[in-house]
Amino acid sequence: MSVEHTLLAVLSYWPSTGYDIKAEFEHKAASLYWGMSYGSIYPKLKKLEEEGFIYTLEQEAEGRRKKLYELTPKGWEELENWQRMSPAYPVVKDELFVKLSTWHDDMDSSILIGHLQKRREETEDILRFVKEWPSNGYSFVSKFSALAIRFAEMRLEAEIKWIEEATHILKTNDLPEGQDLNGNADKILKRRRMALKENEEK
Amino acid sequence: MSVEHTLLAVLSYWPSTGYDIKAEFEHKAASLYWGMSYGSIYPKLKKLEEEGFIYTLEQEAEGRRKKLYELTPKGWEELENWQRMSPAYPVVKDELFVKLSTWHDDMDSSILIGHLQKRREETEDILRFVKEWPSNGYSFVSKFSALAIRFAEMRLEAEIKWIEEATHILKTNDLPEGQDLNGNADKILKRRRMALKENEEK
DNA sequence: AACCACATGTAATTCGTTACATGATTCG
DNA sequence: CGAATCATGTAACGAATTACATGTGGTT
Repeated sequence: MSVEHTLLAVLSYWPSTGYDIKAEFEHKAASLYWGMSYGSIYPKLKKLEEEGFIYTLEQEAEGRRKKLYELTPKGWEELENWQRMSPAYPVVKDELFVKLSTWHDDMDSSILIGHLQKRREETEDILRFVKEWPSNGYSFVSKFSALAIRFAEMRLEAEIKWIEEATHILKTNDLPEGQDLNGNADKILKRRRMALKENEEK
Repeated sequence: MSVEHTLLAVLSYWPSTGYDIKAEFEHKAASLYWGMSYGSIYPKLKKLEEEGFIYTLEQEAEGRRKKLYELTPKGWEELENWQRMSPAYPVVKDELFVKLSTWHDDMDSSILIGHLQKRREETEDILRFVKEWPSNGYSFVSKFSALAIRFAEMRLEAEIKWIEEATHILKTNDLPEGQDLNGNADKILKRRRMALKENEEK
């Protein structure tokens, strides 16, 4: 029920519309939270309202039609029970590491270096944003959020540092040894060359 | 088509069965790769075979019935084309940060400290494994994988360092300022107290 | 008048997991 | 000989995205 709880968490800051929530996830999202589509948000808000965790704030028909959702007592309690529960260990899905782990000597390492450069730029963008965030003059950053932001900063800095190291290692072709007790690296190259040669002969 | 490519990537190490692949994801998984269930793996392998990316290695009916899959020339090419494509920026979904970001002064911070302690232990377990990995005497670790592992190490170490800092800050109640231009922290506490009081009165 | 940002919603589809069903082989 | 492990597979279900459908209000 984690997506629902995340919605309750966002609403705990202040009453919001589905549209607001989507926007909220749009920019901060990049490094700490995760995205959500309208097709998820609206049905879930409806469901949460039906179950009594949130309700629609009545407003005196000013301007555009919109539904501001606010937490009910039951909603506040549900959020806090969830917060007290031990969080699951996060799963990181990073294509870069799958690509890197299965790279081999018959591939052009400059492409890999390109991937690293791009990742570095993206990471630097986010880092810049994260660094300014707690003093940008408009965002609300609670004491606790500030701790979370500090973590994001450290993680992003570690990533950039690694990218620099890794890039240098690849450029100077000074790769570490690894552990290859069965000559697997060679076997892989042979299997691959064999397969591709076969193919060419046809 | 990222799951399919990950299967091709695993098969590029050596021919494997669906069962092997699942096992492969089971332990290393924790920090660099991601898990996959049989309900995903078998149908995808079947599909990849039908599409000509992999084929079943014939074996002389020794022992147990099993299907060893190997890459076809088309499979090798597809894997490498995918590797050359720029990887998407990873999405991190971490409940801990949602819980932390919406923590507030009316909640017992010792519970939060408990969450951090648990995360620390889990992270240390993985770090221990990751550190031993490239010299554990049995795993195959290519030169490139060794780079990826080095990254995992740095990230995990950064995480542990942050947990230590954050725990200390919470214990000494020495939290940072944050940024609260509209008195939102107070507003949140008021909204919540109001809601919960109402509830009690009923 | 046209366009963009605000705003809500649903239907079809994709994607993946869980749970179940089945059976062989090895080890104590 | 019973349990654990190896091994493959499917059906039902659940979760989330994409694409579509609709409309208002402010700005140029």
